Amino acid sequence: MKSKITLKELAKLLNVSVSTVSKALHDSPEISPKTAERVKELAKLHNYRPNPVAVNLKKSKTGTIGVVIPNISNSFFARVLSGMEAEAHKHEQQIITYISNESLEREKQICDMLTSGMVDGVLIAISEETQKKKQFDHLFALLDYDIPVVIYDRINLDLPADKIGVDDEKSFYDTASFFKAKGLQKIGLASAIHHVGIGQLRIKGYQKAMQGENMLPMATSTKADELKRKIKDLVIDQKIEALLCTDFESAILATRVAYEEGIKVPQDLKLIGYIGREVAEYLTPSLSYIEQHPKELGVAAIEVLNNRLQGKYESGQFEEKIITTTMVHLESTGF
Amino acid sequence: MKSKITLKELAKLLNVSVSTVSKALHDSPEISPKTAERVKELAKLHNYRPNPVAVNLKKSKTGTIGVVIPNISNSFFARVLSGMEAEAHKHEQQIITYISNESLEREKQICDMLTSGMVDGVLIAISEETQKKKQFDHLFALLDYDIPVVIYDRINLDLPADKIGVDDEKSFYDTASFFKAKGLQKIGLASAIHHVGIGQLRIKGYQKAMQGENMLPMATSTKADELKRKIKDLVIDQKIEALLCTDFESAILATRVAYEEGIKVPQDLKLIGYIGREVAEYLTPSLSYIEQHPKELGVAAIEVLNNRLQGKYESGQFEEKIITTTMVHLESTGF
DNA sequence: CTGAAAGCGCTTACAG
DNA sequence: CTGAAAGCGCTTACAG
Repeated sequence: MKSKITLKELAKLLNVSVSTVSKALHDSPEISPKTAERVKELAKLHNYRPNPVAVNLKKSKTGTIGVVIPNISNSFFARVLSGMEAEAHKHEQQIITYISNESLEREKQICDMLTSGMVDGVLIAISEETQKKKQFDHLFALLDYDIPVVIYDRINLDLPADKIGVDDEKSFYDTASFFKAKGLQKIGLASAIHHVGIGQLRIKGYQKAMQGENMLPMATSTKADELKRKIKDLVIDQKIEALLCTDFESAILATRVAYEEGIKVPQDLKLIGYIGREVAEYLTPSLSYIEQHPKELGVAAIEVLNNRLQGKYESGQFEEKIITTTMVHLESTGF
Repeated sequence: MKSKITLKELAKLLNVSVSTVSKALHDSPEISPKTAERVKELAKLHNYRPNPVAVNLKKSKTGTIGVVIPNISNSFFARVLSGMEAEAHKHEQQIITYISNESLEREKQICDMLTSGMVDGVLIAISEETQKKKQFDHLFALLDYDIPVVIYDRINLDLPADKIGVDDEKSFYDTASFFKAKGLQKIGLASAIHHVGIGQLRIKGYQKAMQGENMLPMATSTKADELKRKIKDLVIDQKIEALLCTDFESAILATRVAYEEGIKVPQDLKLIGYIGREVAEYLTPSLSYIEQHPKELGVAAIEVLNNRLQGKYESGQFEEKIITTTMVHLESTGF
């Protein structure tokens, strides 16, 4: 066991002062080449690593970013995190992960802890419960303490923070329009997340594209069995030709209904959904999906935060970036 | 903006010394009730939070745990992380997440960075590349610096560290035995991870259960198209009655083959695989699976690390915990 | 070119 | 019961 060596110990071994050692290791021009070399050599020999905690205290920053994730089992968020981690790594920043489990209470705890200055900045996707109850005091607390906050993914909220999201509304507007242009008449929508912001935006996009039609064929419910029944209704009774699914659950249920009812996909029913590639490709039939580029979203979120930390944005003015989605057609649409 | 108040400022406002304030806030018996109250009142008023960086420097610890994850898109690891986060939160510890992307190079960088003392301990699932190349110097470096390491999930490696994993071998032994007891004759196995440790263990369990049979029907490949062809061979030509899949990819490919070839599941072919519940339940037909209890694994990993940090284990002696898996029967086995 | 000193924000053994 | 002092491991403006 090597047991970390400190600057002080290094200085003693070299018979110079701590300041000299520190400067030498930072390539300060104040130090003579000769001593600089001596210092570096010994430092390397002992594998000296500056204590990051001490450096952080001195520089009054933490080198650390807090990321609040509502649900890590959702592969979208897992991939967002992966993008964040990769980008943070480039800047030698550490990611501290907090999982809110879509709970307001937990989110409050996390933000409260974060006000102590554990991190330089916070990236957060607001939990469903928080959105529903519209309680944002814990976020304002962060802002009060001058900790920059970047809101990612769930951005249709009126909060004074930088935001980076996905073009939820436009994506479904485009998808529905695309189906119409292909000559499809009865285009339906299924959703298990109609009660949360991103769900509402996707539905809105669909509705705009279908403008003029009344009584749009929509199946919405947060309960699996109810949603399934409603989807069956659309598919069997209303004989829709295409179904847009706002989320993983509704997409999978739709696939399931088609399978159970012997409906041919894509011949008789075209399906597309918001669902991750890893699963979409493997389903039978493989499911066409909206690619949201979660990794890019994660990268962009870190970039925005770092720009903010470096004072590249005016304070009081907030950034809002939108990542453009892509339609990916696999077997379930057959295009 | 409140701008964090410090002990010093608090002391000045109260006309007492910094030491008195600090002690008062820690309920030291040295302080008179009167001043203790005054101090606490003002601290509350100003919402004083001790600077965690300073506290950590003083206590020479970080309150932080490094978690190295090979692939966060794998929902197994996402759920492991979720368990770790929950347990760490109970102990007011922070989780710093690092993603190795199954790369040795990246894993080395991470471990190197970690030797600087960024974290109190490390939880790691060794990357595939590292396992293949059997290079573990970066892990020994961590140990050299006296940073405790707990290896999770991928534990069949000869390293002097605490380990916590899943009973991979036994799970498939039990599953194959179960099928045999049900009177099934031709039981096959498919794997896309036959080259890594956990894959090998699962295969071994299967082989042990099938002892006595020669020429076991096995399909293995890391390439999707090749694996699919081999699975088709087992299903169509060799007419196997049941297939054990060691991983997500092989399980999904098997489902796909059955679908494309018109094989009835579970009537003509029973399928079971290592796959997460969220996906298994939604597949058509829903896929029976081995539940690995990833959350529990995450919780246990943190517990072991904390016991180690608290000196509850003898040094030089290592813990090894195994989480027991469970068979979950859904439509694809029909039991 | 080198070093002593102050300071980042705390905690705690020690003196009074 | 209170406070001065030392120290955690660094960085950096300043004096020499």
